[in-house]
Amino acid sequence: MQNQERISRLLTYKNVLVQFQNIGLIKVFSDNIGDALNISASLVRKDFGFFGITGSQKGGYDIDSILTRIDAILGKDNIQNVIIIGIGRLGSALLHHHDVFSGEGVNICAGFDTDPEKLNSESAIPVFPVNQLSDYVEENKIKFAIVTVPESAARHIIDVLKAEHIKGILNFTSLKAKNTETTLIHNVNIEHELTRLVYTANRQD
Amino acid sequence: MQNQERISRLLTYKNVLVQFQNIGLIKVFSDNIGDALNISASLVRKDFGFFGITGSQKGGYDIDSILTRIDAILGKDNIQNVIIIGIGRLGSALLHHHDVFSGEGVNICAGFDTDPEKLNSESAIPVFPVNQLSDYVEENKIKFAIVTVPESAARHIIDVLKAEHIKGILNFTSLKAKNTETTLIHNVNIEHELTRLVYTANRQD
DNA sequence: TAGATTGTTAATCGATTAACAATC
DNA sequence: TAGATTGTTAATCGATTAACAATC
Repeated sequence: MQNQERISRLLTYKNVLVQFQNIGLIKVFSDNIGDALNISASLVRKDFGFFGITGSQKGGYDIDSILTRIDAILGKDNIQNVIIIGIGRLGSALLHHHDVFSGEGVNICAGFDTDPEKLNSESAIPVFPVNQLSDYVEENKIKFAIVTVPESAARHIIDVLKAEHIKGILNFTSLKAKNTETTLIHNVNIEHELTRLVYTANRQD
Repeated sequence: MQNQERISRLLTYKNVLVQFQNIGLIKVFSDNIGDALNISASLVRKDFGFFGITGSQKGGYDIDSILTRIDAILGKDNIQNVIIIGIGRLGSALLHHHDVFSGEGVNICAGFDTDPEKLNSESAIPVFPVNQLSDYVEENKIKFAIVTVPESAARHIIDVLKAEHIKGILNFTSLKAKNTETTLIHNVNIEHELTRLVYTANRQD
């Protein structure tokens, strides 16, 4: 498995370079990027080397070229269909966030819930009953899912997705789920993020 | 600054130990915990040593004692007031999640927004206009904030919070914000998490 | 040319793992 | 006692930083 920090940084490089571009810059030095992101210029150059991004000893790096390269690395034009299971407040927020995702090559194509009130097969992003989840994944060859169900349903839903050999799950439940041979799971725990922030900040005395 | 991974693990230890407790276990070995979390038993013992959690060579660790110790480390009974700026879909989801947070010593005490429709100073968790933010933070000695405003407002809001020397910010905007001498910022970027998952899963060929 | 920056190699740092003595 | 597990030290691993030759 590859260094996840490095991939995170690739995404922050993209963000900051777009900002540079917006204020009219054409070229940047590794120093500029390092300063903007609070990391060392060495690390920027190491990362660029790793991802095959090259510059010149004279003018540094061409922002446009880096951005093109990053999009190619991320496979941005290879659109990925993603489903969301659990259309509560968080799931619903992510569902309505689809326009932001679509700019990154991710297409939120459907939601799933058990609550009949939430169902709507006619809307732009349809919401289907959870018992249709397996069939939908198979028929549409879905590779990625976001799980925002209550804790009590988490285990079952993740097992179903694993059984379908889905490629990746972004898991927002507090269940710490493990990868399988075929399914990669990233756990995002907002409660933990907040607790960790409070703990760390409070011991900076 | 202390190893953030170690603190994350402390929180997952808590989760998994509660699960163990729920199925009736009293004692665990470092091996059990390692297996449940896919980490080595060595690391579990190292972490426990670091946080001052001790066991015995005979019966391993007493679950109840560890949990008590973890809550003490996290300062769970020292309630922290937290505000949310930006009551859109995500902010609103977090606001309604307050019961889960309160179990962890975090009290969501107010929200802020610019949209008059969102304001409500009468509800259990009041929502005030953003121009009252500074005053509220000062009057109530608020130490922590969650920022869920649109990208365009992010810089301004974070600058205001920094000016108030707030201790910690959980930043959900795509602005990569930097710590100051007095303010610690943790950035959570859901879009990045999803992109990273897709990228990593797609190159596991 | 002199100066500055990249690309890359070597050095450092820190986290994780392995090993094992102590001990229940 | 024999066996098993903790607590801790030593070894390993990998990521970041420092340094610098190449070069524009």
